Amino acid sequence: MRSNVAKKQQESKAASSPTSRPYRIEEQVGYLLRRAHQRASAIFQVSIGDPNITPTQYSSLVKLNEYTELSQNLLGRLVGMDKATMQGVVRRLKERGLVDSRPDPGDARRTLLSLTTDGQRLVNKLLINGPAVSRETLKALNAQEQRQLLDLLSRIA
Amino acid sequence: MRSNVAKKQQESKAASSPTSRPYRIEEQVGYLLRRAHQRASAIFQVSIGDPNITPTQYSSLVKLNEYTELSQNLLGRLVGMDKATMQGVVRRLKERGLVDSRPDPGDARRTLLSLTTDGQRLVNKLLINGPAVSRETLKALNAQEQRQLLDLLSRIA
DNA sequence: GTGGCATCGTGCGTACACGAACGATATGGG
DNA sequence: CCCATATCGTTCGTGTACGCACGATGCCAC
Repeated sequence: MRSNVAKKQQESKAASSPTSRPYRIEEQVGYLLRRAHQRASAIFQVSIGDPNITPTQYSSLVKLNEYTELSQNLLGRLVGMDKATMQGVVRRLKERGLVDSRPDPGDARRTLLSLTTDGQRLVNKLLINGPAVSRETLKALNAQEQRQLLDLLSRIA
Repeated sequence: MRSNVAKKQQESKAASSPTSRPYRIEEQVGYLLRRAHQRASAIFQVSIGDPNITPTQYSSLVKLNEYTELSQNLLGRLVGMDKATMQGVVRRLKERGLVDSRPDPGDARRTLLSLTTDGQRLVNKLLINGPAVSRETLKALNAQEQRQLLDLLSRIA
């Protein structure tokens, strides 16, 4: 069976199909995305300026800062989080007094979320460091490569 | 302050300096990496051929298939997982009878891991679908863009 | 208007991810 | 030989991430 795989590779090589390399886990998109995401999260954690704020919490706060008031589900869609995941994120932000909520007067199913004064103050502080986080994460690439990476990522996301 | 930022863009556009845009969370690497990773994981889950195998479990199995026998820590380093994370992954794989372990005769601190027959059979089956997972994840890009993305990712990871 | 279907938020179960602390073992320098 | 230091695996706590099922509410077609 080992030799089976090897043979398959040989065949496609011989047929000069579009460079089908041997299958290496380190060269697969999913694997590379996981590693890159790990490193980006690590950089975020040490550079954003508050060790208790996670990347997902940060994007939620930033979105709430843009929109003033949002339902939990809509916020989840805007930042790309499942509603179950959103639930936990929002609960933690509320526990820390960064986010407030009230029932939507027009739709009893919804909860409207907004930043507290503390939340606003914190976002404004974190937003100062935001660009540095991205810069540090991308520092191995030149300007053109950085733009290209962002473009390619947004196209596969 | 809004106009401040806007002015800066104008300037950099005029001066053709590296285009400092307004700060949008959707344009930050970390955010895009999270979204892209989410989509890649979702594609993996439906395409790899066994809904009970996760991406990290898969890479662990593939590595064990390459090396025959590895300590838990070394496996973790090879697939980019924390030792605490590795612990859980290995435990689940052992519970399912895909991985076996024995104490390292030469170093009592280590546990040597290897695939069981079931594990080997499963990896060989999954490896058939591996390329399709990557292909599907990258399908929005042409061949050159795909290569470029892999290159850029491996350089920031 | 009411009944079927969608949406919203919640709760549960499972799985990564990692820091921190721990005990057992290994190793190198004195 | 022995002690300081490092490595290995485990455990605990916290935080994403998502599928699934649930109850409450909204909405639309009939």
